[in-house]
Amino acid sequence: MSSYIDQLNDAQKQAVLATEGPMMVIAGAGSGKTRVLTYRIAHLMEKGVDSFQILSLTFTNKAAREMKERIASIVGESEAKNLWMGTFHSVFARILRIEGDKLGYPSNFTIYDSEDSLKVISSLIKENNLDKDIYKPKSVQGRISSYKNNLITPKAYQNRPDLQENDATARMPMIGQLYTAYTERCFRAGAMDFDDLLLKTNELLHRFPDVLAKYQERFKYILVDEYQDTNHSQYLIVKALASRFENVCVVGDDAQSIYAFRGANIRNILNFQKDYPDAKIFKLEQNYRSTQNIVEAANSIIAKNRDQLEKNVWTSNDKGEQIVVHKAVSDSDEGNWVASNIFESHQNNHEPWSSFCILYRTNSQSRAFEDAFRKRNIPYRIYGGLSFYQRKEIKDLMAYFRLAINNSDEEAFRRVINYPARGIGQTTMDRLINVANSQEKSIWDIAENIYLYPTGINKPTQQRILDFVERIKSYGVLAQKHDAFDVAAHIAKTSGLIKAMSEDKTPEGVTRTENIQELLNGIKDFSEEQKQIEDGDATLAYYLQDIALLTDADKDNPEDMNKVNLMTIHLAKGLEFPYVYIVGMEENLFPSMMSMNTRSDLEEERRLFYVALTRAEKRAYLTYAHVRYRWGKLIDCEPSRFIEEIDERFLDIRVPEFGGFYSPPDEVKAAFDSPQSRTVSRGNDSFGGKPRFMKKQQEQKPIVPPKKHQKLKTVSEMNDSGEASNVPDDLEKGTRVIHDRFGLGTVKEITGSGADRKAIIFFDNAGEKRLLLKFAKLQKARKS
DNA sequence: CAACCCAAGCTTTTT
DNA sequence: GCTTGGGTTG
Repeated sequence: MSSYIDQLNDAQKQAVLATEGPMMVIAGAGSGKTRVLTYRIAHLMEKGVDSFQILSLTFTNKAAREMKERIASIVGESEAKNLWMGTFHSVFARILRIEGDKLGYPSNFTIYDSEDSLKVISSLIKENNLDKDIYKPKSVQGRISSYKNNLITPKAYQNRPDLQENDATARMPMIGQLYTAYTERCFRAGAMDFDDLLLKTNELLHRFPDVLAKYQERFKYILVDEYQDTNHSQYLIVKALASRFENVCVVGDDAQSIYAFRGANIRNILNFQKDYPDAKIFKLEQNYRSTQNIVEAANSIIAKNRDQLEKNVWTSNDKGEQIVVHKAVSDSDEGNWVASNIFESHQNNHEPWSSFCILYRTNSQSRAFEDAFRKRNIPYRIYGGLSFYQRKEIKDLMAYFRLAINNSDEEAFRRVINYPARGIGQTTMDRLINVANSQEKSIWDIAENIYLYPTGINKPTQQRILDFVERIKSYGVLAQKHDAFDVAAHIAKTSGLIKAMSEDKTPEGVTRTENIQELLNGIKDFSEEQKQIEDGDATLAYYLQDIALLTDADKDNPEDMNKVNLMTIHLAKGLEFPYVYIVGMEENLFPSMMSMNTRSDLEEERRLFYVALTRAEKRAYLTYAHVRYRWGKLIDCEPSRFIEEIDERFLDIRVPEFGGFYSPPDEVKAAFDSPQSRTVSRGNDSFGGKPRFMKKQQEQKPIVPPKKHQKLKTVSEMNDSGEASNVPDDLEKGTRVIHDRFGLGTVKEITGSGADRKAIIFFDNAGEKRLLLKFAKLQKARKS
């Protein structure tokens, strides 16, 4: 029965079997950490631990989902679905929705993203007549965030002369006031920022012992992945929850700590033994992922760091090829070299595109590679960057949704009060804000009762504000009764947003309209999906919750299967690829210019390089450019110090003798090139010599929202949603069926009749689901 | 109050 | 080089 145990090596086995008490697993790169976590949870459940009592905190929601699927395949879907699994932020957001009223928050509180919070801060700086060149909104935001992550509330700040002095030295003595005002403003708006999700959880557990007891009792077993990247706030949450039973298992690798910049505290790993003196410590040192060359090269890099736990990562894999180091002439030449190299590898070794990954330090570097891939028709996928949900038009429509669900949401209010234009301008807004501040009420409260307050706003404008309020209220009412898609489509139409947009006939405008339609398609999918799930929730409120904490790494699109992957190194954490290209290996880029001042910053960059290199299974390539465009200017570059730090015997250095121009092999040239394609210059060798705006149009094709894979529909088409799906009516136990999301499955049972007819289906890949046949678009599978 | 134009900042990484 | 926000003008 426990055959999975036999698939583990000794160290892994011990870590899985030691179920009770505190323990820490130090897991070297590629050492089967996820496997240990998965089996450990499965093992707990087989031993009889109730799945409701296991809390597993991961770094991305995708990691959680994948782990859940693997566990389901061992212990069964119905048990696995009770596990509490997700990121710190999503798990505790869920708890705060339940318990937040104790802290004065509504259960439909908004989650402000960084852009929202930055806007609040900017406007506070302005309202307080502070100089925005001294009080740079970004750095104020950074300071506030770091205070929150260290549990320093505005009140606590007042008792910290050291911090106050610090801020004063930075010529920002008003930080304390700004912090206080920011906190109040968010609270008034019924909003939490990312840091609040952790801070308020701490407050909740601290102030309400009964709540703490409840969740301690509930989460008898706690597992934390990527422990090296937790911050102080997260550390305290874990500590509080675990203090009752002390069944806490943390897994991490100090060598892969790369989030100190956002408050991650490597001491959490180093101090674990102090908190739990009898903690068991396990080390996973055998690497199953990479060749000897790669493992040893990576070891030689990380050895340069001073602060680290002792460990010896080794592998019994083949020696493998040396790491290729390539010097390119320019950034676009770098793109071309990598693209050609990948193309050859794909042709000659029949490697799928998805075996390749390009890793860079900054998102802005992706451009040269996109150009090169497009020129060769190589399919690629970019992770991160400006995500779909961060686009302006998407955020505008979403602001209407947010405001309908949570009227107090000030950022949403400000975003849409005059978009599309309805004659409510800056002056009016300033007056509203003034009154809101002096009355200590939300802008919404003022707007709703505009006649009661001496705002100085003229009558016609007051009426326009009231019209707006009524409109939003009617959306709110609608959202109570109808599913997310119906409400969303209604809002999109009646708010005038679509109309305003479709008047814009520029290519950008058309793209924006398409993006809006993509969003609506996504919401349609969400609604349908929720209706198919037995205890689903298809409301707009739930939709907003569902996507607020999605990250780019969480998105999974079936269309993206066979594509070359491009991402920042940070996003690559936890992933692996047969072929990895680490590009832009230049001083001031990697290591970043900002990180060369202190030893600890530089060591973090080095760990980042370690993470990048250890993503590679078979081969790794390092490239750098002689010159590169940055800020629109041509910059001379020097190779990164990290290249020198690798022992030379692991490297295959290929630097063209004259720093010459890269020339692709003849067959590659013959296959694609138009005569002029060897120019190094940027931009003007765009594909096919089409005019520039064409290129632009191409680049801005709508980004597809997560999980979705439908053709574009027009808004009107989407409205007749009631199409009856032609459900085959001869379904019976044993019938093989296809579902467009879950894939192939076998019918286990049919219940109910008419509109209530349901099927329990066991899907080969997705496990057991209960589906309402009315909605599930099932097809009978052909006999194979 | 809206439309247009220009300057500044951006490019370190993200929940 | 691109986007955003602020300022000026009509």
